[in-house]
Amino acid sequence: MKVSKEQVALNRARIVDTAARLFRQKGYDGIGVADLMKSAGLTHGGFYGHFASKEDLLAEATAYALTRSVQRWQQKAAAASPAEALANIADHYLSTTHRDQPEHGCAVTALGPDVARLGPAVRSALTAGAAGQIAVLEQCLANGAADTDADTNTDADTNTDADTNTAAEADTDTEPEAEAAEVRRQALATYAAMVGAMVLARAVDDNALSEEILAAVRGQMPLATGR
Amino acid sequence: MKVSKEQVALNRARIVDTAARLFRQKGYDGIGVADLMKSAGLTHGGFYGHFASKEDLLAEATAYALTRSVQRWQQKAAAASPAEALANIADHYLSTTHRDQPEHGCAVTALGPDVARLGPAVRSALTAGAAGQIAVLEQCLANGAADTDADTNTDADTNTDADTNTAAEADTDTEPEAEAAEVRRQALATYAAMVGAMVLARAVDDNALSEEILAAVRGQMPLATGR
DNA sequence: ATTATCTATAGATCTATAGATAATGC
DNA sequence: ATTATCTATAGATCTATAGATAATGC
Repeated sequence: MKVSKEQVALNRARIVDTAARLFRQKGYDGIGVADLMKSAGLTHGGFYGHFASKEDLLAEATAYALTRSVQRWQQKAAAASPAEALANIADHYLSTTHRDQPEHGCAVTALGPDVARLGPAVRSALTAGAAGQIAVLEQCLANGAADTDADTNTDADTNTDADTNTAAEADTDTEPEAEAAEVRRQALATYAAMVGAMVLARAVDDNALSEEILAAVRGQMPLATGR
Repeated sequence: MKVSKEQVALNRARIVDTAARLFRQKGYDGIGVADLMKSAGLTHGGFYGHFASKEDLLAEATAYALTRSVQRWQQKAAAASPAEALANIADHYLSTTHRDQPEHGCAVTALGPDVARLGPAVRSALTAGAAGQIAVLEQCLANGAADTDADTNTDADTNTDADTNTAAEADTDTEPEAEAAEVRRQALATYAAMVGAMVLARAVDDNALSEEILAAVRGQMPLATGR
């Protein structure tokens, strides 16, 4: 029972979509090829006509999941001021909804340690996705810093002083290169905190601690004005 | 070939030690009971005299590994000033040595997502270990804040102003409860950043980015004086 | 004629258990 | 006599492949 070229493409896409969901939910070793194909509405043996191996599928599923995550981050970044965009990204990422739905969430957080033990294709896919997420954060921070430089503390808020007086600002206004490096550093550190918070929030067997961790990182997002 | 009670205890301890190493290195599903027992110098079938299940062993191995991690952190905290202790902990945790030797490293980082998908015993062990690590960070930060309160900016360093002028200090000196909450928040956020940095540093297929992430979080440790 | 998917299975591996063995410890 | 460890295996599951089937598309 051969199917049309269009149907083949649809079947393949459904396998990737299903895999992206099930790998994030159950881990790479938590779901087998047979069950995965069954979830996609196909039979076990058909799998190897689409992919060379299970690990190849993970690479593609990781790229797929992270591409969509980065797109959502970019949409948030484009739709608001740098400070608001960062807050939106953080509030969504560091939510209990994201924590409790890994199957629709960040693949870095759900599969990071698994990926670290797998081959180049998988790691490359994760790296590209993480770099994309980092780039969005970096762009927000760079735009936020530019705003601050252009019109120092003319924000509508009352107490920007206490909140924006970070190390970033301590050595700016005179050294644009040092500022860019500090923006980059802050983007990386912020991203690490977000990833770590979600890994911890999911692993911990104590809901109060879990939510406390998420809130702690939300409260440390840069560019935030007084709460 | 029965062995003495002492030998039984030694055998059991060696299984736990071996498991703690191999689970962190290969992941929970990456090593089987048979190979694990072989690594410990015993045979497959003997395993179930010591543990009810593979997952039970993971719980014990996780507790064992994290207890030792917390002890090392406590030693560092006791041996130096709060600021130096934090720097020591961060420099060790965020090193390429730790990144490249997960089998001897933090179990939270190596097994977090695996643990999130397993039962209460395993998650409880990880939670206790993470709470212990967080407590050390919190203690360092509390002591560091107390120092700053007692004698404001009398450190031997030159430019403590720019570096210690964080949000923590903005609302202190008058509200000890708010300060304690801020110390707690900062401990959690710092811990999340450390865990996330290591997960990322290991998963990423780009050594420059990997080291950049580790350095970014090292550069964001609180209480740090000018570098 | 080509080929996407199917059924069936090879070959390996996994957790867990059953029963034999042999040394400890009463 | 007790029991820690051993050998052997049950029963399930895993990835990957071989060959049959049947619909597409030249």
